[in-house]
Amino acid sequence: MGQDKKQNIEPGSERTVALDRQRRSGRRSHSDELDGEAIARATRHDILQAATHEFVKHGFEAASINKIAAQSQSSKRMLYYHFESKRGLYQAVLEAAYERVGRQASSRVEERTLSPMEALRQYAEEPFLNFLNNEDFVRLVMAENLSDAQAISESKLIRERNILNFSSLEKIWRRGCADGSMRDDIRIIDLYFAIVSISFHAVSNRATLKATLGVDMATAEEIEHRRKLVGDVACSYVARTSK
Amino acid sequence: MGQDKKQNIEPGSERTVALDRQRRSGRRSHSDELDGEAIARATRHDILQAATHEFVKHGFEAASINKIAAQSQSSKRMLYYHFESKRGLYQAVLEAAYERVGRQASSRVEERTLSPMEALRQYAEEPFLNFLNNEDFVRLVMAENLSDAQAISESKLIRERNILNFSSLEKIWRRGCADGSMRDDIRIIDLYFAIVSISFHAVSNRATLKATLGVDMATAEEIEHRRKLVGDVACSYVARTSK
DNA sequence: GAATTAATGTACCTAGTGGTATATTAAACT
DNA sequence: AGTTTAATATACCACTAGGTACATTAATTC
Repeated sequence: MGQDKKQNIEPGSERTVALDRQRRSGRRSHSDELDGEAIARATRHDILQAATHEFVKHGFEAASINKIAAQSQSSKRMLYYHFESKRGLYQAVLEAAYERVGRQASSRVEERTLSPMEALRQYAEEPFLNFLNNEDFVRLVMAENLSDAQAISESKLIRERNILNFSSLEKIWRRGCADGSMRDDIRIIDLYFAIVSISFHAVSNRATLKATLGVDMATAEEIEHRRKLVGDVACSYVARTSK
Repeated sequence: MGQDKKQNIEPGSERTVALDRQRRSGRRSHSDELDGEAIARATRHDILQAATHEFVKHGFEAASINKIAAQSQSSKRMLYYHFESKRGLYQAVLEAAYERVGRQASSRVEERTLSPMEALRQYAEEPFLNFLNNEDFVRLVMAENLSDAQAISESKLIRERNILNFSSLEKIWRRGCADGSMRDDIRIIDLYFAIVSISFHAVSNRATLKATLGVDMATAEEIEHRRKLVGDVACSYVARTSK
């Protein structure tokens, strides 16, 4: 008998019931309302979901293809059929995560109605909330950094997409300089860097912060507090000093 | 024949020549000047070094015991003899790393001679330089966060040691409040958090920052710039505003 | 209706995994 | 001198890794 464990496909379990319906004995039949493409898409999506879970938890190397296959409604064979290799699957997971957070990050700060300082505060809070709501993404980025961003470097899709829109931050800053509330002797990238660092760190290093300092960043109060902190830091850094 | 590859022990290679001298055909002899304890210590150190390298590169799960043994001057058997298990070895690596960075971080800011603001700037630059000089440590902490700080939570040694000395930061802040240069409506932990976030991020996310934004944080100019940034952010955040 | 093609299941492969059993050497102790 | 003990080498184990060969099913195309 084979070494790979038989997969425990229970019909009607958890996810994608519609998909299961198509799959009587693993093949699709004419009378069903979903066509082949839709099924293939559902299968891909299903595998991607299981893979995301596994890669987020263990990183690329330590993640197990066998476990991903077992946790999906599909099989290892299908995984390779759709994604070619472990690396290919990982790349797809990574790009999907960047897509997701990129879509949410389309910051629509009301630049006109707010004062520059208030607009900056609003801008600064966005990455914070975004990272908080996309912990999977944060963990994938951490894993990428541990492997020197190999996969990201190979992805055109990711390289060409900037998560935060610089131009909007720059506009706010220029307005602030014009009305005298902000310094003009800074680099915007430094401001951006400070905002992102604090926002990212609050999510990425939650575990060690709790283990070493005893601070739990996941409580509602602490989250509110950190959100305010990011804004405070950003605003005080760019504020024109009195003297 | 066994599955484990025969280890290629070349006498007189690279490291610990003194140790190699002891090890003719793998056993120590009476006429040598190092006693058993010293040899054991050297062996432990040698294994720890190879293990650090491997764990930093791959994280706990993906690191290979076989490769660690092969890269050390010792053997897998000795590894288990001295460290009991993969986990035990990892724990030892982690604690050694915390020890190392902790020793360097004994911040001796000249609290008396400097103004509070200047003392704060000097204090803020320390974790930055410390992380920069201990990239291994940073990567181990990242890996720990990815696995929810399992190992750190289990280590008394690490839990009981605070890397940065809070009290010194608090002293500076109190002096600043007293002489009117600093605000008193902040929490020191927020100040600490901002400093550490920016410092850590500059090292931990270097790879993705380069891949996505094209910024190389490793150049001398950029390092100098970031160092100044940490100080600027910390100082402007605590500075009493004029109005 | 025959041939083709996309999609799937089953069994299997080799290499490597963490960990151990057993034997052996030499120093330390009595 | 004989016994014990710390330190080391070799060979091995059961299991899992990523990946593939081959057969099979059903829909599509000619």
